[in-house]
Amino acid sequence: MLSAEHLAAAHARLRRYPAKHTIYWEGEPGSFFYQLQAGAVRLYSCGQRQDFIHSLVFPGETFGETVIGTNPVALSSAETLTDTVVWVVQRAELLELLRQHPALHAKFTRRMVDLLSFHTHMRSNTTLLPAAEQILQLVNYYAHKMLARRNEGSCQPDTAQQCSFCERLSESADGYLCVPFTRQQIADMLGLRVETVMRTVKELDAAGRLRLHEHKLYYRLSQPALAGSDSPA
Amino acid sequence: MLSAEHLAAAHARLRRYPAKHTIYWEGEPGSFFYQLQAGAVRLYSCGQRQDFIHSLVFPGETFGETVIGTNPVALSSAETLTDTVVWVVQRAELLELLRQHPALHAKFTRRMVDLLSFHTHMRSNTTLLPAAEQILQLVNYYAHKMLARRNEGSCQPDTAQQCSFCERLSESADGYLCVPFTRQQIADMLGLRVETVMRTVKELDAAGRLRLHEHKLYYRLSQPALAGSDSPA
DNA sequence: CGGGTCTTTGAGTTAAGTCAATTTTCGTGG
DNA sequence: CCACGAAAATTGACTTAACTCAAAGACCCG
Repeated sequence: MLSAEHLAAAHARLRRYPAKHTIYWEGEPGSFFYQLQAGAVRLYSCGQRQDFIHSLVFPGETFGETVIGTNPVALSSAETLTDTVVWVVQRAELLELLRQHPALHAKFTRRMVDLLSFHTHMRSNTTLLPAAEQILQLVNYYAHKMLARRNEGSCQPDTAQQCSFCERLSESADGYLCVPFTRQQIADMLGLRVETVMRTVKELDAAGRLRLHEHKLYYRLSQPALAGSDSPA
Repeated sequence: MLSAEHLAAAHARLRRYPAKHTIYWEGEPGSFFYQLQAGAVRLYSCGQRQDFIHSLVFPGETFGETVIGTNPVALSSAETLTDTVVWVVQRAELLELLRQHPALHAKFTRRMVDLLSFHTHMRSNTTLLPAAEQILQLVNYYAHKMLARRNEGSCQPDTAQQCSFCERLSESADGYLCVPFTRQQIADMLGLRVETVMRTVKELDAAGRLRLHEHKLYYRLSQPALAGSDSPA
């Protein structure tokens, strides 16, 4: 995450997009690096029959970091879920910024490690685990992430960095978190179908591994989070 | 990839391992960074019923780059496929090396971008494409990679950097490459079953999308390679 | 030549997908 | 506060790509 000074030094421009607006398409030549200020974005690929969500981006997180590669191409499409405010940095400016600030470059590299860890985990989960375990892992990962965000105050309603997900992440007295994703989003993040998620979630509820109440999904933190201090985008 | 000077500066040690030797296990605290000198390594995760191969590592490539994260944990197990020679670098030494050599750090970052690109592509492929297309994409990716290696001379038999895969990558006159993977390896890289790969490959042969001859798989380059100048490990 | 590794095939099973229809939730304007 | 339409959640019946299991062949190395 870039500080205000870094953003200024890189001549970052603040952009506002309405909900459901596509910021860029998969396959386009990548020219920009992004840092989400407020709102929410999904990074996804389109298939014939369904979309695949690579990850959801929260305020304060960056996306499009692969621009720093040689001959960059967008690995996914980026679409706003809600009204969104985002900092946009030119590729060349980012490269220069990293060159001039070794500490920032190191931080950037750690971000890359976290992204890689996330995708690596998810990839082996998809292959090796049944739907139920995949759902738990996903929910667990995002629950940890959102809690961490709340604790560090990144998502306070009084700051600019509002996050539609964290707003919905209410915590009930018994330590259960309300999972702020729709069944469809969960399905798209795991490459499953809504109906499969539905049925599996009901089984998980019956098995006491999570809780369903008034159509909402509640999860109690237990397992350790995926590796990585930061989070994917 | 680290030069001889870099390796020396980082006090890298050269290690030899026999075939089928496990260099490290998934989940272990990560303490080292590796650069393959000769041989071949697979990075994989174990499941109840099958393994999942994250990627195959070729001579000249690095693996274990996630050690540079804070609190590093191995994302996969690493096992030699053949007799293998590998440079081993201490985490702290690597960090220091990157700190002192911005150009190397930049190169390292590009390697991370390539890894991320690879896993991102494969992840959406798994979700969105049928088995046949997945196999083609995989074969195409590695074919491009091995050809590039040959062209840049990384894999000459007279150098130290021998690669069991590239040795088997013979090219027939009509532009078809012999794919040097077993059906099982292909299956494990895609999260499919040997039998599925078998049957699908036969269909692909019938459809003229690749060729089967004396139990060997031949592929003709066509589609562009996945993004990334380097390759995954 | 013998054992171990790969490749193949066939038959039967299954988790997940597909399709279609219904109910609930929820934001918005009246 | 309520009606209305869009979005999300549910359910049931049916289909299917891929997995399982078992058993042969083929190939390669020492």
